[in-house]
Amino acid sequence: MEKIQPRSLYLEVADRVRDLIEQGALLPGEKIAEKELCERFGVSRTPLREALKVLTSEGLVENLPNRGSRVVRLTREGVQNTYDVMGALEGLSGELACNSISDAEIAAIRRLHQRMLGHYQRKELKPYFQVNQRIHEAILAASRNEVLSEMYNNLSQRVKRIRYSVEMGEDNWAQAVADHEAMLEALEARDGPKLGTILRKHLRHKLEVAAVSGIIDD
Amino acid sequence: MEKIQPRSLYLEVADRVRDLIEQGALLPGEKIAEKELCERFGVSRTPLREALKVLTSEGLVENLPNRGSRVVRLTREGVQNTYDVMGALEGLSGELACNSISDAEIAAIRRLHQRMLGHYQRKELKPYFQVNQRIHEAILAASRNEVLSEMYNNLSQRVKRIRYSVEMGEDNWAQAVADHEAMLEALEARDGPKLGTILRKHLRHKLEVAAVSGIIDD
DNA sequence: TGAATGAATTTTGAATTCATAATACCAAAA
DNA sequence: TTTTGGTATTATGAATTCAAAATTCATTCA
Repeated sequence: MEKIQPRSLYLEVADRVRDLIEQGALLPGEKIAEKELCERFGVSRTPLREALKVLTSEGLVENLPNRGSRVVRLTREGVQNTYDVMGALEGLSGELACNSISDAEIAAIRRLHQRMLGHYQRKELKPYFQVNQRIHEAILAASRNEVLSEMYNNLSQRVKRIRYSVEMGEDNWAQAVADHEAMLEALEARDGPKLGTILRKHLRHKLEVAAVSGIIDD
Repeated sequence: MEKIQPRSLYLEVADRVRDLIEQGALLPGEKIAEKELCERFGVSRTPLREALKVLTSEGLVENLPNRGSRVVRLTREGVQNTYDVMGALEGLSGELACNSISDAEIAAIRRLHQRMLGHYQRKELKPYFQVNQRIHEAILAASRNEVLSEMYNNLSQRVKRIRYSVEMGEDNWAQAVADHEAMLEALEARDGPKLGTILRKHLRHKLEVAAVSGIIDD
């Protein structure tokens, strides 16, 4: 028997608006028309406005008093800052994961890794990123730290709307794959500090990739 | 000429409620009576409820559908998790700070450090913690990363309501002071990786201290 | 005595209303 | 043509209202 989960309307609305931002249906800098979204979702302004305030405190939306809400613009500096923090959090997740990860979890990550290698060899960018993200999520889950997951997911959400270019440099990509190879080794050896170090460095290359995308404003 | 800052009512209310929680006027696990707070602040339920939703997404309050809001309880595990993440963030702040901190900023931190040593020698616990926090804030500011500051301040807020016991172990305290001494050296040498390592380890001892306080629930 | 039932009350969630601030529009003057 | 001033329109912020859910409390029955 499954437990029924009563969810507040404003949370539902927040999810929907978050999706719109992630999908690019609401663009950075764009003004959010309350009336239009209310009609679209079939709710009144109250829950929508509550949702927008949540998204504001999540850093996805900004609230100009008496002038409504807009989607925050990504600047190069902001993205760099975000990646730096994500790197630190990933580093911690690696260290912690080694303390308590099960053999089964490691095996699952190894399988994901092999799939990712396949996508790399066939130059399938999008599937590559999807599997890549699942690996990082698996390590995060193994760190058994809810606060860490919450923070990481928040930051991750902020930069998710960056669309990585297919032009991703061959050498960057090769480096990323090499990083992942080293990660797996450290994880299988349950060497927390080493895994942490690799992960902290791993995100450094992402920004160069992001820069070629059109979404960042400067 | 100073820029005028129009602030929304809900943000003002959020600040006030945040203070109430930090000061212990609203206790962990306590139900938040909307009506009472509205009367206290002289506002209607709309901005109060918006504020509560912001505090929920900040992790200070929880929202049970149709049953209102309560102040979240601190568990030992939750506090440990929070400190772990704060340690990682402080580590990053140290690394970054060394890249761009000015001589004047280092000198200011050195002065704070000397003041802190005085409080330590005279066993003035509360002033010690206050100066201590200002040192960490100064390093954070020197890291020039807004995202990092935002994340750190959020986590810091969550554990601020822990009242540290005067019974803080002499050896823990001595260790903390020794950590700070090493921090200053690394900072003055602008050795980012070293400062990062020290800071990442520095928070480990805090939990033992927190545990003796009454606020944590388990 | 105490558990169960059901009405009365309170509280919450969400829509609506109302006041005010911002914006758009248009005419007149430089 | 480009400003300036003023009005109309719209959007936003916050209070109020209304419906639904939870809670309280009295009453019944085992």
